[in-house]
Parts: sequence; C-alpha cells; structure tokens
Amino acid sequence: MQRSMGILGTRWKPIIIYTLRDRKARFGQLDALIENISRKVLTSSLKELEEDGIILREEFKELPPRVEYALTEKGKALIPIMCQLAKWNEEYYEEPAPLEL
Amino acid sequence: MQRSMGILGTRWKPIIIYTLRDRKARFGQLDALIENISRKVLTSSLKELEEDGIILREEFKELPPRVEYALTEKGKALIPIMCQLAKWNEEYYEEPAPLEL
DNA sequence: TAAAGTAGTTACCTTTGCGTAACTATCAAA
DNA sequence: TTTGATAGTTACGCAAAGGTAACTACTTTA
Repeated sequence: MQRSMGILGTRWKPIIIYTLRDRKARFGQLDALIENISRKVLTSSLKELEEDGIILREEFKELPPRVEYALTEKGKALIPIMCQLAKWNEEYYEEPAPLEL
Repeated sequence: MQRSMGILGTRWKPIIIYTLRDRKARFGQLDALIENISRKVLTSSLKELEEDGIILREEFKELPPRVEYALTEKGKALIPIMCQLAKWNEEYYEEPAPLEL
C-alpha cells in the first residue's frame, strides 16, 4: 500500500488517470478536460506517470507537433478503481452547510 | 473526482483507512501498525478524516486514557477500493533495476 | 512579416505535507 | 517521589506539490 501511494498519492495523478480511462488524449486536451490544473503540474505529473509505467507518451513528428497520452496495461488496471472512487464521492458527498450570518 | 482527491489525495490517508479495514485501532496501535508515519502526521490526518466523515473517534474516560478510531459507513465504503489498490501494486510492482557499477 | 497553433519550459513564489525531537497532562503503581 | 503508560501537542524546518505568468521552438497560413 505504501508503494501504491508513492505512485498515486497526490491530488492530480488519479484525476489524470481517470480522464484517460476511455480515450487517449493530447496534452492540450488534458489541459482543457481537467479543470484548474496548471500546465506545469500536468507536465510533471505526466512525466512521472510515464516513469512509473502507468501511461505511454506517443510523439508524432508532424507539424504542428502532436503528442498523445494513453494508459498502459498497468494503468488500465486502475480504471475500475478510479471509477469506484468517483462513484463513492457521488454517493456520499454532502453540500457543506451554508454559513450562518 | 476532484472532490474525492481533495479528501484522499495524500500519501498517508489511504494507508490509514486501509489499516482500519478490519479492526478498530487506538492511536498508539496505528502508530505502530503503520511503518514510518510520524505521530504528527497521524494526528492531523486522523483529525481531517474525522472532519470529512470517514472515521469516528471514540474517547474512553479511563486511566490511562484510551481512544479508538473506526471507519464510518462512508469510510467502510472505501475498503474494497483500498484493497484493490493494494492488490494492484502486488500484481504490477517490479523491483527497481539494481544499479550497474 | 506577422499571427496562429501545438507542446511544452522556465523563473519565481506560496502552501502543504511531512519529519524530528522535546514537551504536556493525567493518574496509578513502585 | 519518580517511573510508566496513553494520547497527544508544539516548535522548527525541509522538501515536495502546486500556482502564475512569460517565454521558446517550429512551421503553416494570412
């Protein structure tokens, strides 16, 4: 478990994996699909996820350049887990109580 | 997903939940069961998990004092997810290659 | 010649996560 | 009176995570 968390224990990496659950995506698409993430964190997270064998980076030598990110087998194995996590929130989330004035 | 990660997106919180999957535990037990965690992070993580409705803190007015932590329903709903995460690592973990000298 | 599109990088800064070590409070037992 | 046990807290500091804004490189199109 400590090793799993060494790979996934950040705010954004599971969200990136979840976003790639049903499609490849380009850098710019990920940036647009994931609200509030900064390009810098996206860059470094993608790099680390690639190092850990979760995603694959495919570069097309075109103009303008194109890069696609997709889950590896190891990454795909996380899809059901990420989906359950999303579902868990839908089931148990409660609006924070409005502030009394 | 962003909300799930707002609650769980740290290195230690999922490990604490995983440790409580099959038993209540006292503060000192958690400290002993979870290798390498510091008491300080344990304290603050437990506090935040309680605020988020994941765990329940039960204080016994005894001497010496005793405090037990257990998962709430919302927390118990995470058990299968945490177990799958642990299993995922067992399946896909590879020893890092030994350094060549 | 300038703008537009893609995929980043770089510099700088703030916040959060986490660690270590020492300290507190309470009471019972030695 | 000192020790031991439980469950923390406090002070201090480092490193990682994360944010913003400006900049780069390449080529096509206007």
